[in-house]
Amino acid sequence: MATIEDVAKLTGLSRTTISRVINNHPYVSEEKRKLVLEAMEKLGYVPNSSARSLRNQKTSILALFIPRITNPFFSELVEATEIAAAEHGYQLIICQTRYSPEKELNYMNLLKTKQVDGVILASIQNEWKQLKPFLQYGPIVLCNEFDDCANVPTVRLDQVYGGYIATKHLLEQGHTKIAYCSGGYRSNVAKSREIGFKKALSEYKLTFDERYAFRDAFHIADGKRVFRKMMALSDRPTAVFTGSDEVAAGIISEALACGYRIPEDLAVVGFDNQAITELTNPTITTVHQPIKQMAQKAVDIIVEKIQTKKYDVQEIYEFPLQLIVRASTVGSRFHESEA
Amino acid sequence: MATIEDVAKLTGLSRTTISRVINNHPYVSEEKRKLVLEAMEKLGYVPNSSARSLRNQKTSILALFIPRITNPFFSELVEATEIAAAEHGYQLIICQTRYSPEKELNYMNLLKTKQVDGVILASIQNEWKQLKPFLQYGPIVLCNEFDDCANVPTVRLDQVYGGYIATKHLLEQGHTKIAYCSGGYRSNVAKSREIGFKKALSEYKLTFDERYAFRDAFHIADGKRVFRKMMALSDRPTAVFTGSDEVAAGIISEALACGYRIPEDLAVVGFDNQAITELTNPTITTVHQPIKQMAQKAVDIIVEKIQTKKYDVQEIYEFPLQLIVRASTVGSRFHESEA
DNA sequence: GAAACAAATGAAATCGTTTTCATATTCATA
DNA sequence: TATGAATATGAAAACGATTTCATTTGTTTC
Repeated sequence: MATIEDVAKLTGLSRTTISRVINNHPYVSEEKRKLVLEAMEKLGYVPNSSARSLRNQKTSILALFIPRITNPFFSELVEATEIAAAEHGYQLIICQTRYSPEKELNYMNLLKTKQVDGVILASIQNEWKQLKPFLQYGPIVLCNEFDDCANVPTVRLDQVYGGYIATKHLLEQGHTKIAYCSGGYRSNVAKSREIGFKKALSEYKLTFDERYAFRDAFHIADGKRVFRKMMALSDRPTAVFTGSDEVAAGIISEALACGYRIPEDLAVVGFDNQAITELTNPTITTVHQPIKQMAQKAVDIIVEKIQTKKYDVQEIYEFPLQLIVRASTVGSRFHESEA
Repeated sequence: MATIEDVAKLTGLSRTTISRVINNHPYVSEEKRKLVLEAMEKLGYVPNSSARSLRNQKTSILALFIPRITNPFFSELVEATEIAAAEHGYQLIICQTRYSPEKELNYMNLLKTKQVDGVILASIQNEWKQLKPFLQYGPIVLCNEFDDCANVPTVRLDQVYGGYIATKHLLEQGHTKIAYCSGGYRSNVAKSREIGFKKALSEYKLTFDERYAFRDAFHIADGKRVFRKMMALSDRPTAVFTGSDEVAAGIISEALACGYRIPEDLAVVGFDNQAITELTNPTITTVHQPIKQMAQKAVDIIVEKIQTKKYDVQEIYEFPLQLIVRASTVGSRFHESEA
């Protein structure tokens, strides 16, 4: 394993000059530069990153916190974040909190021990006051998830609007009994969607019916379960808003299996615009989230914060959501996504 | 940012003793140990990982190479690998090669620069002779993907058998014109499945028809495209083997949209046993892959190799695959997964 | 009571870089 | 032809830990 010292010896130069060549500093003669590059090539020399990290006080690694990566929303977020990070010369460490506050706090030590230069939180499992102390060790940027108390940059989507347009769409189809279905008790994303949901209802002079609320639906199986629960109600809803396409797909799957028609017996709207929305029959009306842009922005911001070293600024960057109308809400007549 | 020196000063002890406390060395009196722990607490001291990495020549980070994480097979693999790595005290860096040999080689430098202690390759984009030189810098373990030339530990699934049982199942249903559909030209996984496919055919005295082969199918859209191509053939196949549930779902979706019946007009078998296989109508017959076990084993192996420092040993660990029979191949009669 | 050994501690070297500071040379300018 | 600036180079300190080696003290053992 060749070190900078070996290159220095081979060329008869000092470590300093070798370092200058590596870092493209000026004030190295063309002659010596060539000599050094040849020696590096010959020795197969490459700078040791731990040594650079120690000396430069920077690892070029970012940590991305997510609950679990098998949720397609988060895998898309990871994909986009990794690509954006690579563009800036950063590696990405994945931290799956699995919805555990302890795991989250534990992973936070990556910042304290300087193993990463910054943390992107796409999921929050602790109170902000638990996380805030880590801000003294490096930047934290919220991405997708958010917290009003958090005095850090936040890149997010307009979830209130998302809940609103999806619900309004159902109301426009004439529905008055609309169930609400979401996942993540702790999540402000879910809370915001609920606000948008209620806002749409109230514009139509309807009140929120707590019997129609299911706040523990994450997966396909949850969707199936929720469907059965809804059908067990005395006064059944005719439409349902869900916080994820998987749950929507689960509801549709179970409904069809039970002999119900979608959307005639139950209109279903999903969230995320995942691939399955075009696979099911009927296809699923959903809300598209600009994940790539959000991830790109989050990385841009955190890279900037790492440079400027100002971590405790509350800046909010919000991206819009878009309703995609498909067959699960509008029957067999011709339909198309909104512009 | 407190350093070990600060703790030493505060306690009036030497750095050596502080280090001993951190690393649970014997030969520290209980009295001093307490003193040190208190001081560490008071200063909020935590060891700097770059310094430790440099001194210990080990980063406690693993790199996992995958083509892209949004493929559910790979997100499941990442999930399992991250969890297994965490159990061993390792962090996981995600490297998405996006099927590019250049990106792959570039990420390989993580090993050379000592930014990671080892590399798990779940995808291979280069010839082994391109990758082999990196073995002098640290362990490489193949996981899922494999290469007969590679003199490294390999954890894989019996893909020949996978292709075989899926195809045999179609043959047992009476099909004789079976199309073959896969992704990844370079992949030995795909090649193995093709061998299994052919083996099953030959047992039924059938020959492989190259007109029925589609080797560029990765996604849902590819499935749709492949379906149209198949239907454009003069002598249409009555069944199709696919290398991924997404492709199978795409084929089914397009088939239904064109008015065909599944499995009556076309029997479809997928691969991976992803969630969508139970969402589509009909549900999809597929091959289950024990991803968790494979990931766990790969991590166990690489951790061991890091310790023993013997990297160039060709050991093969193979896990079995399992056929899951669903509605896309056996019509409406009652069916169940094989035991 | 001396020799041998175990327990507890610290000084200094080490890991492999980058940076500061000093020095030497060349070159243009007044 | 001094003078100051620009260019080119190196010695040594620094980053923050761990480890080797030495030293001191206390405890057995013959």
